[in-house]
Amino acid sequence: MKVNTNGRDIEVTIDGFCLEDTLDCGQSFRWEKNKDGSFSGVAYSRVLTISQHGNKLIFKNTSSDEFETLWKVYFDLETDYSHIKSFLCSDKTIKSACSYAGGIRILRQDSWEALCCFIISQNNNIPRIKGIVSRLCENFGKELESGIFSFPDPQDIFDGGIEALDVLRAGFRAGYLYDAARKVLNGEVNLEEIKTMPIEDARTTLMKIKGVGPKVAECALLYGFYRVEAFPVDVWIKRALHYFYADGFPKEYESVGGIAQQYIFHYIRTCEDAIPDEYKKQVRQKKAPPKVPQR
DNA sequence: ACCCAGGCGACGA
DNA sequence: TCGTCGCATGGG
Repeated sequence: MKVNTNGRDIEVTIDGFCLEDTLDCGQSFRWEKNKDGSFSGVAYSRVLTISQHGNKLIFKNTSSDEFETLWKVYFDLETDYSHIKSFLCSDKTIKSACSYAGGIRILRQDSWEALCCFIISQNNNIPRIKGIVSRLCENFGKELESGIFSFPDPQDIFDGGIEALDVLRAGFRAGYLYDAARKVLNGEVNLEEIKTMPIEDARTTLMKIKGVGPKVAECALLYGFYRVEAFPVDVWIKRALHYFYADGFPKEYESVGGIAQQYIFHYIRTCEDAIPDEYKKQVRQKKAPPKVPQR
């Protein structure tokens, strides 16, 4: 990685990184693509516009200090992914996933934000998750720039009472979000302590929150606590496990299972011919309810 | 119109 | 402990 300062822009030369895949692979819901191909978003209450041209990233309107202390870390630029990938790619499925979109990195997102976003994600689709998260920020966050809002703290979400969350149109998830805010505020769930807990204890603690089950806990740990051994299993990963790993996911990869999971998830969800169409239907878990003729 | 979404809690067997 | 069902809302 090579870093150049150019006025208020920072130019970074880096290989094996894909901005679009990283921001659009279902790990973060706060980045929007602009007409010119750049992306704008907020992390840790800082606003950024960023674009990629070949192996150059351009961080707009930041400072070298902010780049060093925030964005370099957020985008995980100092981790050697080529090393991790050459290890993981001894598996042929992961190898296919990496040749399809191997430029993905795991973002080091804020713990509270990731927890909330993945509470909202349950039984929901990505465009709608983005909408709810966006309304959450607009209504409860602080305005950082005109029309751009921070992610609200637990207090901001708790203060108006649960009825105030109606504006989110989050359905049954509103109560879950409110319970998360309450338990973080009263110390029942201490996010700072979770950062240093053994992962089993971290899981158990997160699951004290109503609406946080195994899957949401794994997502929070992977994306909000950078626990790359966390392995979220949703319907897509279930399909992958059935189709590619009938004998189980290889133990040797467990220490970086979350990273492997991210490549596989993005691959089978967005690559047309990753797995057969019939197989997708076959594994869909919802079955037709027996139609009982009324009257 | 219809199916389903990066699931979970409640409930019954 | 395990399988099933309802849940709110709206994107495609």
